[in-house]
Amino acid sequence: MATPQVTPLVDKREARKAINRQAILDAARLVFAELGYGATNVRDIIGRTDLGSGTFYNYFRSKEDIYTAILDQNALRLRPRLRAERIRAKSIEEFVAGGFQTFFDYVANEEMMFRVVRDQSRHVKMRIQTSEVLAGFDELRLDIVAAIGAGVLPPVDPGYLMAAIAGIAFEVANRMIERDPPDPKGAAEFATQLILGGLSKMRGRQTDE
Amino acid sequence: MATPQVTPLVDKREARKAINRQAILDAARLVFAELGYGATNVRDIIGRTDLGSGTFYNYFRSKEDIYTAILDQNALRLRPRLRAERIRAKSIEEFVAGGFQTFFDYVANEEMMFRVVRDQSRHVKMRIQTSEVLAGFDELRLDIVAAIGAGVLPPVDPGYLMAAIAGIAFEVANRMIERDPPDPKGAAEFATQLILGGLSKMRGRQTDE
Amino acid sequence: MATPQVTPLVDKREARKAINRQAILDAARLVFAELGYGATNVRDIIGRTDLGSGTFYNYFRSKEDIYTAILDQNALRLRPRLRAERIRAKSIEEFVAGGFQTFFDYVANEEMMFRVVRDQSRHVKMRIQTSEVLAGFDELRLDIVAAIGAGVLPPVDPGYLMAAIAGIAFEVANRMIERDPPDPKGAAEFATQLILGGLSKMRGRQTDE
Amino acid sequence: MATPQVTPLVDKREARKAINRQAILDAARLVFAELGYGATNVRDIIGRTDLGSGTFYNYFRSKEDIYTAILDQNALRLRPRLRAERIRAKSIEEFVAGGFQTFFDYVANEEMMFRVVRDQSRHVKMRIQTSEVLAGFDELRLDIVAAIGAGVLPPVDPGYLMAAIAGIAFEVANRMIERDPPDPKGAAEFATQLILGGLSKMRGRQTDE
DNA sequence: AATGAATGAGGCTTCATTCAT
DNA sequence: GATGAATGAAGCCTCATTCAT
Repeated sequence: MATPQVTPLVDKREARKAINRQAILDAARLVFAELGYGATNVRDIIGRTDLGSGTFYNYFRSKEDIYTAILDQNALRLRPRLRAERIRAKSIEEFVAGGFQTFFDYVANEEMMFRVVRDQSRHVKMRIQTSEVLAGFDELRLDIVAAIGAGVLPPVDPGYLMAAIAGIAFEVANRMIERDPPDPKGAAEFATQLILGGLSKMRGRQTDE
Repeated sequence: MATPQVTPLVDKREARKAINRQAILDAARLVFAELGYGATNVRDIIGRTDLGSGTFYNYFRSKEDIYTAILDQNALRLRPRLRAERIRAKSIEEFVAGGFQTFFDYVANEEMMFRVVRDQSRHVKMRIQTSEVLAGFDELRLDIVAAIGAGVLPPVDPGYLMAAIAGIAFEVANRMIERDPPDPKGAAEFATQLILGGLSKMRGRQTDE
Repeated sequence: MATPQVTPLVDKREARKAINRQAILDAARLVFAELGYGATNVRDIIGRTDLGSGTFYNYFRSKEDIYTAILDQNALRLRPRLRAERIRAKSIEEFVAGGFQTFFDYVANEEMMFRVVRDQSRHVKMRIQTSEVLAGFDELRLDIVAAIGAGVLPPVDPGYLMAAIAGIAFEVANRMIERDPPDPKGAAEFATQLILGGLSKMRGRQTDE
Repeated sequence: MATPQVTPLVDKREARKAINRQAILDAARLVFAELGYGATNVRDIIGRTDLGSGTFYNYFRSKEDIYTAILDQNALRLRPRLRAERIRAKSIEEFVAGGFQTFFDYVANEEMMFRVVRDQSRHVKMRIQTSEVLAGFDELRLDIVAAIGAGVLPPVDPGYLMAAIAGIAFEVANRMIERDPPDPKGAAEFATQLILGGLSKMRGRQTDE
């Protein structure tokens, strides 16, 4: 009687809260992926849950709130992994290959979240970049700057290189998840060779001058 | 001199119609670029015009209609130019460089339309791809297939190469127009070298084996 | 030179006006019959004409104007005929039979205008009574009063008898035009017998007391 | 006493819902009766209520929805009563008299709903028949067919007889509620005698031949 | 904390009518 | 007189959010 309930009451509540929050998040993920932000309404979301509509606002401040929460979640999970990969890298090859491999693996596993989203118009597709995603972009740029400083990378334009890497990553990932089955290894190899080959040429040019 | 005003009445009306249509399109372009699709309402658009609200619907069937009309317009202008550039190309260098140059020039001139658009949430950015844009993507892919068949390009994965080119184009363009002044020539050179370098490596790999 | 154009110029215009007016009326008849007042818009009407939308207002003041014009037209055509029939009647049998026969014949010929009209809701049907129609009703009532005074009809409630006759007329007509082919003679016989039989009973009752 | 408030919470809510729904229905009844379908707008309805405009759509899907709901309600109330009356009838007199009496009583009590409705044009009146009403018509027709088969009614045209009865009912009811006070008994007697007399004549004719 | 009905601002769109040509 | 684009008032409805229970 005494020992068992040290925290259980609170725990139970906390557990329930966590479960509910996750249930809402999962439902929202699905609906946003299906309909896009504009066409999704919170009743769609809460409807895929066994919760009441009012409950939504116990967990999220607004529709927008949960939207960015979901998007950020990806960036927040990915960024540390990508970061770690780049820091671990001992050569330019590892720097590039490691990042792409991590990214494509993640996308292949969570492909639902990356499928290009259909807007309410049903004719328009879009790709979304939250501030977290953008922060991840800048993180990459800074690492590029550092790598250039360390001589690991040739002195290319860091902003453009970052953009190129990100563009390739997202766009090739898009193609990848449309294939059956998705082939993250193949995609990573392709992207890596492209970037490495490109950089080697640039290095050449630099050295020539 | 003699048979002057055969159709002036009609012409005047037609002219007025064309002017009004363009005025609405221009206004919409501005507002969509500022606010994004979700946050824009028809009154915002028509408000930047000296027309009445109902007039909007004499020219466009719906808010969505004008939206995709605007987006498609870019693709419809760009696609033929890119196509021509690629067809004219006599070497792999021209194939790649010509396309990028055309694209970055266009974006630099019409940068308003390419500025990443803030969604109604004001925190989320997105890039939109209408069916026209997607058709342009596929056109590129087919040209790549043809170029591979002709031996101009090494036997890489055409879908991935198309994706990589498109990804680089859009993402680097995004960086480019944030610079002051935008430097389409620099961006094109960067993108071209990257792709050409990458392809040369791949060709190497292919020939080696 | 002199004689030929006595009135032709004016006549031509007048003729054209009459033709246009009739064309609009005919188109409106069709559309109102198909869609009902609420769901019909003047572009639907003018669209079935080779005239421009603005021209509509050269002939009718408003949508409502043409609507009642059409409805009244029936009453205005029918009322004199019914009136004449009743005046000519030399017996109660002729009084009743003549009216019904005239009415059902008219409806059979102009059935389009009497088909019960579907409202915009597409689920609701309605029957319309303009002031002209209502005036026709009252005319009948007054004739009944007169007939009672003259001893041709038994002293029944004139308002109710009028209502009964009108109700039978419209409702049976409705059934009639749904049959293929419509049988105005049969309908008239049925209605006549019903009313005559009923009146004879009432006469009996009246005489008994 | 012991297990009192098992579901009070739910009950209270349900009660409130029922009250609100009825309030909206009542308001709508009034406004539709006054203005007709076309001229009525949802704000007119909700305005006669202490509810918010959006609340309307928690109870009815659309303006049309509530409209037919109201109309059907009459038919749904009346039809079983009329049906029962006819089934209970042991003679042709009861068959006819019972139905009319029930109908005119109902109309006298709910006269508001039967007042011929003024259309948005303010000059046009109409009478509405939803599918429920029409179903009631057909029910009557089938009972007539059965009664003919059982020899209770002479072999007249069932469709026309039904139409005649319905026409008389609605049209005489219309006159009735314009009188002060309405006299359902008198109206029922009039209609009954008319139909019975008419049928007796028809029976005669039929038997004669 | 959970519920779900209530809210009302605001959006998109229609359409009868006007008016310049 | 004919035209048809322009007009803008007004309608229906959606939906994120609040709140009483």
